[in-house]
Amino acid sequence: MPEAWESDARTATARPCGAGGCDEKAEMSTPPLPAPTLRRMPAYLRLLRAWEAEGRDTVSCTHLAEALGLDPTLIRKDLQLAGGSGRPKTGYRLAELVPALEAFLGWSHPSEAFVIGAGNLGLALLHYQGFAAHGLSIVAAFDDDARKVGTSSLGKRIFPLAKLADLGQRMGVRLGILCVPEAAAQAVAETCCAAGMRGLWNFTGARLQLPEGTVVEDIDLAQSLALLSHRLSHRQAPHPAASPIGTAP
Amino acid sequence: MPEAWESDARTATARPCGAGGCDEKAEMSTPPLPAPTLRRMPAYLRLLRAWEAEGRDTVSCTHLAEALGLDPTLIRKDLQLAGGSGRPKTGYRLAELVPALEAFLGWSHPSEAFVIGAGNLGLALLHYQGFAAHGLSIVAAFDDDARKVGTSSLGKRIFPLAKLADLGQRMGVRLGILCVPEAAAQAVAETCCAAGMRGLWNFTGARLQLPEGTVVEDIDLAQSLALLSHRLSHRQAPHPAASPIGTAP
DNA sequence: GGTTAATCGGTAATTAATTCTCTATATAGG
DNA sequence: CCTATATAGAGAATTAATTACCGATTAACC
Ligand SMILES: NC(=O)c1ccc[n+]([C@@H]2O[C@H](COP(=O)([O-])OP(=O)(O)OC[C@H]3O[C@@H](n4cnc5c(N)ncnc54)[C@H](O)[C@@H]3O)[C@@H](O)[C@H]2O)c1
Ligand SMILES: NC(=O)c1ccc[n+]([C@@H]2O[C@H](COP(=O)([O-])OP(=O)(O)OC[C@H]3O[C@@H](n4cnc5c(N)ncnc54)[C@H](O)[C@@H]3O)[C@@H](O)[C@H]2O)c1
Repeated sequence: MPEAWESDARTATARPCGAGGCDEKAEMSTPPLPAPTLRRMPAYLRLLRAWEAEGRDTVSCTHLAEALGLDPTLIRKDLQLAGGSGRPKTGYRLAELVPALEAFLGWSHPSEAFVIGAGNLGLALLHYQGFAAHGLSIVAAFDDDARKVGTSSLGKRIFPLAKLADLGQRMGVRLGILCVPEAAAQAVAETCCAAGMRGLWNFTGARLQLPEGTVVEDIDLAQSLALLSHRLSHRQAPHPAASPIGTAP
Repeated sequence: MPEAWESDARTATARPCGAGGCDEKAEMSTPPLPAPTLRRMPAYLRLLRAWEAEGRDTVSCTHLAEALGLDPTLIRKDLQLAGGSGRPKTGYRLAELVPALEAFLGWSHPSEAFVIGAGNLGLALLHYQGFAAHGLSIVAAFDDDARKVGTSSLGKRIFPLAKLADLGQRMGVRLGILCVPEAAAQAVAETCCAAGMRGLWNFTGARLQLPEGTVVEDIDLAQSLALLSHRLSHRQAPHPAASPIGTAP
């Protein structure tokens, strides 16, 4: 019964501060909440939404745990950190838990984002319909290749890179999705920051060095591939525990 | 100086067995080596290759640690697990460390893979030139939409899904890259297994249930997005430690 | 209404992962 | 040839994360 909960990403910021349960008590430096917890959230939310759509109105950690192949206690702790609250015997009310998780993740209303680099990957992301469910709305793409520019494909527009700063500031877009070649990544990232963006989703392999306060999340397929190919060639289990069940993320 | 080393993926298998240092001692159930270690490997390898290309012939953990913003002892342990061996004062010989890491990851000679689902994402992966450096060679794509089939774009062919089993077995392809809609994922995954594939790189959000021994690696953008958007909306640091430097993955 | 069964919420124990400390060694410089 | 030094390597200590445990609470059932 194998399963693990790991992830190909690096997040970086500067100012520790209010966490999930950052309530009134105004405690200095709330403990930065564990990344593994955050990574499990989408799986919970996904399942909860599906069950809510089916008409259920409460759910227990036990049910979630069974469906996801995780430990119930782990889920309970996660939901607590996310601000959820349940009642004995019945569990959590979906009608309050789902919005709580969405708010916790910042998915209550979609963030607008720009894609930078309208190549293979950039266009795939630009055209992907599934981000709406994850609080993301890609509003435009940018590229420095004149041949890519202007092409309005599937209703999304591709602008010249030079317009990034202007449009970014005018539209108040705070999230940039980097899909440029790796060599250009650092420079483009700096442009994004200068344009007022506070978060970068970095699909290039580059390690970015940016001003404090900028949140960077790297998607590194090489990391994932390392696990896959190592285990494929060594025929090895990841953990002596856990199991893949249910649906999720 | 923030940085973290986490990742959006789940790996699953069945038979624990020989790990990296699975040498002669034939110990029952070698400890399955830590996923975090595996995930750091590509970063090491990348940097080592670059330095080797620059003409360096030895490297120390200290150098790597500086370039990557990690702890030197951590790197030392990782390299040990990967089968590397160094010498005091000089460090590791690139000429032996690089091949050792490649062998460890199973990247010594490329694995052939099929992409299933020639949509936005599937085609982006199919056309990506960068996988060669990571021991991966995508040789063809499959789709059940007749309009996608046959199109030989950039020299890669797209076959009807029905040919998957036949071609997979004839070519001995052991790796499948799932880029179909989530609803189709489980069925397609089973087809892949039936076609003799032992590893699946799963880009759909689905949680797959497959026969023991199949290695599954999930790429779940929602997980990564959760970290990004939560931290963006709560302006929070991931750890009170670490820093992004160097180049990597 | 009392009883039972299921669940949350908090605390403690376990386990995994990272960081620290120390020793031995091989190399470079004198 | 000898010394000073940077480094690997092994193990201990720390830290983070997961899992186990225990009481309190609430709904359902008799
Ligand atoms: N395609 C994949 O499957 C895949 C997989 C893993 C990682 N990546 C990474 O994603 C990035 C993009 O990959 P891709 O396959 O889409 O490459 P691509 O070459 O298809 O696209 C890159 C795009 O960026 C544009 N560009 C180049 N320099 C630019 C600049 N300075 N400013 C703005 N735009 C610029 C190019 O015109 C091009 O349209 C790369 O870093 C790659 O390593 C891609
Ligand atoms: N595109 C992205 O940026 C992105 C991002 C995150 C996740 N994903 C996931 O990747 C998967 C593919 O996304 P996409 O944007 O490429 O979708 P898409 O609709 O563009 O492509 C899906 C392709 O799969 C084919 N297909 C459908 N059913 C099939 C079946 N049973 N057998 C074989 N082929 C079949 C379709 O014909 C289509 O060509 C989805 O699960 C999606 O959630 C995509």
